[in-house]
Amino acid sequence: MAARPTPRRDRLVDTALRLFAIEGFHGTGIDRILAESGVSKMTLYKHFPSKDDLILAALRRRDESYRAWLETEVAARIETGEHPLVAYVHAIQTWCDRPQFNGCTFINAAGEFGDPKHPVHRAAGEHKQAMLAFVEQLARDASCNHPQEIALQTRLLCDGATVMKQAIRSDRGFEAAAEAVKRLANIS
Amino acid sequence: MAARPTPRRDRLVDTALRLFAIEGFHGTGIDRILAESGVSKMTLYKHFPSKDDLILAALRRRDESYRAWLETEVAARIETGEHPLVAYVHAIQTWCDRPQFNGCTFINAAGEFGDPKHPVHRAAGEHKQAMLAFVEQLARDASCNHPQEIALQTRLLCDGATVMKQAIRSDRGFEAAAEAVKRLANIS
DNA sequence: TCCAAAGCATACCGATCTGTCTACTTTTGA
DNA sequence: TCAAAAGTAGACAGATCGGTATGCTTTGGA
Repeated sequence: MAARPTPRRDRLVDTALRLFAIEGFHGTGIDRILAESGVSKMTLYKHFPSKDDLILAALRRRDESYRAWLETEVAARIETGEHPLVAYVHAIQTWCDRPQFNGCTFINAAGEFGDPKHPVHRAAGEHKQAMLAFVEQLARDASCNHPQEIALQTRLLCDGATVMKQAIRSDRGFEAAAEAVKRLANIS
Repeated sequence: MAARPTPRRDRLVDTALRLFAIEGFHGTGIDRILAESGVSKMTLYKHFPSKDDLILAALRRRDESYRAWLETEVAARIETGEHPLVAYVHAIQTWCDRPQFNGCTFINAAGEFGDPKHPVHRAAGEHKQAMLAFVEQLARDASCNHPQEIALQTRLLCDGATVMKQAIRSDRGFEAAAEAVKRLANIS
């Protein structure tokens, strides 16, 4: 019945992800997703038992594709001589320059699903944990002095800059974040 | 008709604010707000032309009460000898320790109302701007070297720590943020 | 070739959504 | 005292919500 790989399933998830960013999770109706993806309602419910499952699938997809993109982007920047942590900040900044950008999908998800036990809220938390682990590895690779603390601070600065970009559409946050990371990690 | 000051109006706004934090703005129905505040529907619509207006009023109230609380809290901490910027970080941390806390109301609002021209999104942006101005003044009062940049970095760290507290319920973010601020501003 | 899986349209369900209307009651201040 | 202001309950409207049921068409692989 509900096959795992698929063609239309992808369209559903992609469309949902796009609409969720603009209108929010609760603000986006199933019918809207169906209309814009050109998929029938029965097909949706053949792949996902409920809307919440579609949301979870969308978050999972976002997590995977984002992480894949990020690793490539950061690696490419390190290749050109950028310090790994600075490369990370610049990569996030690049990500946030997408036209449809409206903040971090996971922060938005945690905001709409406030109950810490709700699967969507947990998914957001797990993503943030994974991001922190990723940056910690970067800090260790770069032989930073206190990799765990500098990684955490880098993460805070990036989430803050992402929020600033979302709220007032300014890149000043990322510029200040990059400078802060350089000072905190004794770079250049 | 729609008087400005009021008794029941306050209950409506307070209840809405509490529910919005848990269920989100779109996820919270008018009827739920009415039931929990014990106010009739007609009274609501006598005070607010629409739900969006109630949301805007709630954000306005949050902005005002939060700012009043913050100024008092920061002043009290400065009184005890804390550096103004560190006092700010600790004040935010205290704010985020409220049991009903679910992230920054304005970040959540911007997430649900993605259109930058939407009044709710704008209100979120204006709040963030005002917060930045507040911290810039603190930095100037403390005779920091580059008050504008250090203020911005402090703001990024605090928003990042707020997000971390929301997503994984950890205070580690605030501790790391306070340390970062001390280093960036050459404190102690 | 042919069958099963996948996808389709469409109507429908009950619940809930924001918002309106009418008509009655309480409060309050000049 | 008495009239205006504020509040009440409750029915109602039309739209939309998430989700289900039925029955038809397309498609792909053995």
